[in-house]
Amino acid sequence: MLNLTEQPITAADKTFFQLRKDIVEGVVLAGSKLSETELSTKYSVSRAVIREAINRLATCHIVERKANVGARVVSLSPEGLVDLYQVRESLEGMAARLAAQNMTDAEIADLNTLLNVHSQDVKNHGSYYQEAGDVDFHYRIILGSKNNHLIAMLVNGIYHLVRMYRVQLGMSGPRVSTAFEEHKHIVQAICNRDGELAEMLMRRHILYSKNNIQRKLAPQLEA
Amino acid sequence: MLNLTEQPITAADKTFFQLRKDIVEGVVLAGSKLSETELSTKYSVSRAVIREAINRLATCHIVERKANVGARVVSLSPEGLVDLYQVRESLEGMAARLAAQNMTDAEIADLNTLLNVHSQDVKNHGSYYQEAGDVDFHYRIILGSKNNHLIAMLVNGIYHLVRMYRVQLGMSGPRVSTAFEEHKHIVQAICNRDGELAEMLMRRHILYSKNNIQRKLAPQLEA
DNA sequence: AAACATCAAATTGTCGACAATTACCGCTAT
DNA sequence: ATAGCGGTAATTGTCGACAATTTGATGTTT
Repeated sequence: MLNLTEQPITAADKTFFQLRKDIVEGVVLAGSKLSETELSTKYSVSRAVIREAINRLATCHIVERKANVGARVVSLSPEGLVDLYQVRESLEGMAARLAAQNMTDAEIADLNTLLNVHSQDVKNHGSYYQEAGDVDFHYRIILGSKNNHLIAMLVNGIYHLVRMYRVQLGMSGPRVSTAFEEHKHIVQAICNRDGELAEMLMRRHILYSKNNIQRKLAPQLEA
Repeated sequence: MLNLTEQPITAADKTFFQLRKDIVEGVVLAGSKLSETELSTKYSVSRAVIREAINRLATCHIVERKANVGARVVSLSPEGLVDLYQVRESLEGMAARLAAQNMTDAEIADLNTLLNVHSQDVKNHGSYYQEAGDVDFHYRIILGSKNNHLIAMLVNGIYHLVRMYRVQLGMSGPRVSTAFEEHKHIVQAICNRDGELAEMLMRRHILYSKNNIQRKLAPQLEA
């Protein structure tokens, strides 16, 4: 576990990655049932590897499994989003604090470089902040915490579910332009080795992000 | 998932619970290799259910699996303990805060009742605080948070690994007598619906607990 | 018409066998 | 003696078939 490069080794690995991708991107619909026989023909593997892939998806909280009944893709709800982002706020805030304490100077320099690249992207593409860039930013801070349990829980725990919410409920809009500025301030705090501030800024950043998605999830409440 | 009563349904359930118990209690040694064929004869089930049980143990961070190589029980180390308890402090602190906010009055009353029972136990058995009682206390607060992701991460995430550290590295000693007082103060804060204080007290409580275990884990550093 | 029992079809759970990969041991060469 | 190299034994990964359970429809009863 904790395969950061996500290099598939076995057939179960490949199927797991592919199925996860399909679910996160909405190719396999949220809330739909996952039939083992159906998937085994679709992905051309035996039911055993499908079962293993589904079990791994269950550990990511992306599918829910009931004994003798089967597995369903989770459905996205406002309550689920709140619960998820509460946990994320706590864990990633902690990651930022630990990162300020444990990242090497070289790693922090790399983080600054990444930020400069994004700055150019924002200028060139008109203040559009790439999803991949944002994920990369958060990944580095998570890894920078150097806490293996924390890393495992986030990277192969809840992070793909977070991505699922973001991909399927839109992360475009006016919000994305401000995210970059927030990232800058977080890195600044980490540079100063100010863990407390880094944690607070990260928590705010995630809170804003939650509010942004929440608006799209329940647009009827805006009126 | 999230079977709180832990009622085994399938053979894989039963094997998972049994194997987890054996590992947590040290019957299966920390750091040892888990041979699939060996376990399948030992527990009288096919390799398929053993594989599923091992996969579930991997999601609890109790075993680590490498492709084409096999699974090993994690080994207990001071670094692992620190990482684990950092995460636990953050998550259970959050649970206490949310519990103060979300538990019903009836649930809080039950929690007080539980505390009174423990108080009697302490008097009768000479200030010995039962492991089971402590676990029960923490369980109730975790469930009281009403955050399903948080509950899942703690209950079938890291909690059994926490128990493994505590069981195998001793939770007896002078520390246990003070734990009950700390529990009382946490419940008091929850009664007052003071989430901030409940979180802070819970974090302290877990920090003390970590220090206590850490002393036993590295006794050579005491001199 | 609604609720319940019964049975058939479909789905999940479990098993043993085979394939692929890794680990171990003895051998050779330097 | 040690490092590198087969080759064999053991272990994990994958598969298809069978058993157990659930689901849904059908028919019966109140």
